[in-house]
Amino acid sequence: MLAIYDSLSRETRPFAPLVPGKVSIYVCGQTVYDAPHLGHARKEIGFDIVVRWLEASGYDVTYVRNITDIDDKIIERAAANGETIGALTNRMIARMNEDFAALNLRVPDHEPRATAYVPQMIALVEALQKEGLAYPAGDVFYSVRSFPGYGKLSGRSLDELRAGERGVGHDAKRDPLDFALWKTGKEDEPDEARWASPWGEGRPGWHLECSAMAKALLGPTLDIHGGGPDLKFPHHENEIAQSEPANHAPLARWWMHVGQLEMGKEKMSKSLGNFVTLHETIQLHGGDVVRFFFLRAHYRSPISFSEANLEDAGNALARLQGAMRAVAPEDGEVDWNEPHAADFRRAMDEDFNSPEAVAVLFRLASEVHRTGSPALARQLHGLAHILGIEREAVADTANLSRGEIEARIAARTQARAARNFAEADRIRDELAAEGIVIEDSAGGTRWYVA
RNA sequence: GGCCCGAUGGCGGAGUGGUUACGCAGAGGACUGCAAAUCCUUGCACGCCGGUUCGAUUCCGGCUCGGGCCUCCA
Repeated sequence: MLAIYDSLSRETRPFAPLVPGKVSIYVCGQTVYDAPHLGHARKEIGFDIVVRWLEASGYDVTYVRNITDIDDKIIERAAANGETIGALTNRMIARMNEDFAALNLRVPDHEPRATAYVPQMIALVEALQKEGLAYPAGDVFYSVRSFPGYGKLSGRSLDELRAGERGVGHDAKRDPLDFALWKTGKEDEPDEARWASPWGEGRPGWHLECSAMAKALLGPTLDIHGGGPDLKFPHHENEIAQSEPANHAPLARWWMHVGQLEMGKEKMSKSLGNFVTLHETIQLHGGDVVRFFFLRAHYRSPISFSEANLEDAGNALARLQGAMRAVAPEDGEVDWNEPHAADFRRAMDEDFNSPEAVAVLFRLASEVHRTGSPALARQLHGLAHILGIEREAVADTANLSRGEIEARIAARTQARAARNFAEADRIRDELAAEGIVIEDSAGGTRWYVA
C-alpha cells in the first residue's frame, strides 16, 4: 500500500487518487531562459521516480510538466542576446530535452507552454476579481489579506512572513506580500511579450501560469502537485491562493517537494551562482550515473554534490549493471511474489524509498552472481528498469560484427591454450581498442561493449 | 528576528526501542598466465547533556552545530 508524504499536512498518508486507478500529477517545470543545472535534474528525477512507481503500481498516470516561456528573465536574456523570445525559448527547450533524454526521464503527457494558455490566465484573474481577491493598480495584484488560507503551505502567518520582509515595496500594493497576477507591458518590451487584456496589454504573472495550466489540463483538483523545494514559498503558496478561491476546491491532494541539492554546504542555485550545468555533468559521468547518484538518496533529503560522490555512484552502478550483463532479457517482467521484488515494493511504497530499493537491487545482484540464476537476473533487470537504471541494450560495434568478435575470442582462447600469451594479449588489446571488454571465467570468456 | 529541517562508520546513505542495512573506498584470502569480473572474510557508527524504559542510535526535553525559507530561484 503506497503512502506518500504530503508537505502541506506534513504527514505521510496512504495514497488514494480522486478517481480510482487514475492519477493526475502536475510538476512545475523550467523557466527556459538558460540551460538546466543539476538542481533541476534532482527535481526531475525525483518526480520521474514518482511517476514510474505509480505506473508500475498499475495507475494510469497523467503527468503534466509546464514550460514557462514568458517571464522577466526571458525578456531580459533575449534582449541581451539580441534574439527574439521565441528563438531563445526554443533553443533552451531543445537543450533541456537533450539533457532530460540523457537522464532517461519519462516524457510528460503534456508540456504546456505558458504562452499557449494566456486566455485561461486572463479568465482566472477575472474570476479572482469577482471573488474580491484581485485589484488593478497599474499591474493587477492579488490581495493576500483577503484570502484566509494564505500561508498554510509554508506554515506561516502573514505577520510572520511580514516580520522578515526586506523592504523594496511596490507603492501601489495594498500589502507588501501582494503579488502580480498581470503585469502591464512597458513600452520598450517587444510585441512577443504582450497580450491584450481587460487591464491593458501585458503578460501574466509567473504564479498565475501554473494555476491556469494545471486546471486546463487536469481539472481543479490534482492528485499530486510537485516542484522544487524553493517553490514552496511563495510560488506554491500563491498557486493555492489563486486556484482554491477561484475553483472552490482544493488544488492538490498531495503536495510534494524534493530535497535540495547542495554545493558543499550551500544550496545550489542560479542566484548564488554556484550551480553546475546538467549538460557538463552528463558529459563527464554519463546520464545513468547522474540518475543513480540521485536515486541513492531519498527524494526529500538534501544531497551534496561533489565529483567524488558522482564517481562513487558510478562505481556502485557499474556493479549493478555488471550483474545485469549476465542475462539480457528483452523486457523485465517482474515476479512480484519473489522475495526481492516484494522487498523492493515495500521500500517504494514507503514514500518512494529509493535508497532502500537500491539496496534490494544490490542484494539481488549478489544472488545473481552467486547462483547465476536467469530468473533472478530477470528480476534484477525488471526492477532496475522501473528505476530507469537498467543496462542499455548492447549493440554490435560499428566496426566489428558479433561473428567477428566471437571468432577473435576463439582465436585468443586457442592461443591461451597453447600458452601463447603474447598473441592472446594482442587480440585482447585489439578488441579493447574497439571498445570490447573481455572477461575470462571458469565458464569461458565473456565479452561486452563498454 | 520569525518559521522549518537535519546531525549515523573514511565517504555516500537507509532503518529500528533489544538481531547484518546497502554501496563505495580500505585490509586479507580464493580464482587467474596476466588483466578484468566475481566470491569469501574483515575493521569502522549512530552530535552533546538529561529524562522515560528492564533496555535508546531509535521516544521526550534542553543544548551545540549545520542548512533552508521569509526576495527571483527546481
